[in-house]
Amino acid sequence: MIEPKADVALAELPGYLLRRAASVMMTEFATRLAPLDLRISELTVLFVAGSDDQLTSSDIGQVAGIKRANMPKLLDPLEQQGLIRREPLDGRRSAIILTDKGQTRLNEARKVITEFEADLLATVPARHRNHLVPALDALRNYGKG
Amino acid sequence: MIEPKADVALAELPGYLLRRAASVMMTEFATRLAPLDLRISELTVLFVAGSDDQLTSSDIGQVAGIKRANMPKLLDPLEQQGLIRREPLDGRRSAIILTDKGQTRLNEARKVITEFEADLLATVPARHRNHLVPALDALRNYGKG
DNA sequence: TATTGTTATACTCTATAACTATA
DNA sequence: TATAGTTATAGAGTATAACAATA
Repeated sequence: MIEPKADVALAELPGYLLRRAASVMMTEFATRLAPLDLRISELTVLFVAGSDDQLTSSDIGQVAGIKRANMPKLLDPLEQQGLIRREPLDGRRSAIILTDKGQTRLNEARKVITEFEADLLATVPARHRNHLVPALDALRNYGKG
Repeated sequence: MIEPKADVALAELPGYLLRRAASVMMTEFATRLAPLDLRISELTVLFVAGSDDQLTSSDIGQVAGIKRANMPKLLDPLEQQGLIRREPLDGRRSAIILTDKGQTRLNEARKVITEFEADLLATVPARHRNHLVPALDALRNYGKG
């Protein structure tokens, strides 16, 4: 086992810790999501699409922080699986609508989310727990202030 | 501008916020690092290597959370740039040692790190600030408990 | 027999540029 | 003329499997 002063130094850098924590979290979450045949980014799209049946691809991307050029690669497999459908709003835009199958899948995913988020929060010592969401929320808007 | 309830819901999920915050942070940090011709993962390697001149490739990977199979792709460009050198310890292992040029580059990077981390922390409201590092530190060890 | 370094490969997420067709 | 959707492409990080050389 290695016990270098370097790790101590790295462990003091919020940016480094943020990166590592996110990496660990995503690996675990992706594993839990795998049985539902959903990747994290696909679930994000499904999640947002499920909140409003009038959202276009660009709308969803804007909400989820996904560039619209990356949306087709997420939407196409979801459509092929029959989880969403594209409903034309005019000759150019389409609403992304969850099918019944998509709703069911999202409901299943919500269970995974709920349990995972609870486990995640439980990992944080109680005295720091309530500070996590507001701190991350501030960081996520870094540079948009 | 879109103001959906979906964003509210997403914004309540610590896992989602963690992912977004890390993504925003890494984009900004990578931008600040670009003038030094270093990627984030390369700097991490340089940072760890600079803390101990007896560390092997595997050691550095272990400390930095990088699989050893991914180390050559990081070390080779650093060696080609003359920032590190491989010094054989035995017929199999090599110590990863910073060259003078590597030390200089790391020192330059440390300035960027210091300023960036300060800016990052300043983004977090004061009442939550001191909770960020311990919370992230706990999350980073998620699943290793 | 186990470990180190390496190669090959693939997947996920993210990014930019440019095209098309429509508004 | 500007916008929505798309295509193509690339980069960065991370993962597994397997191999040769060495411990």
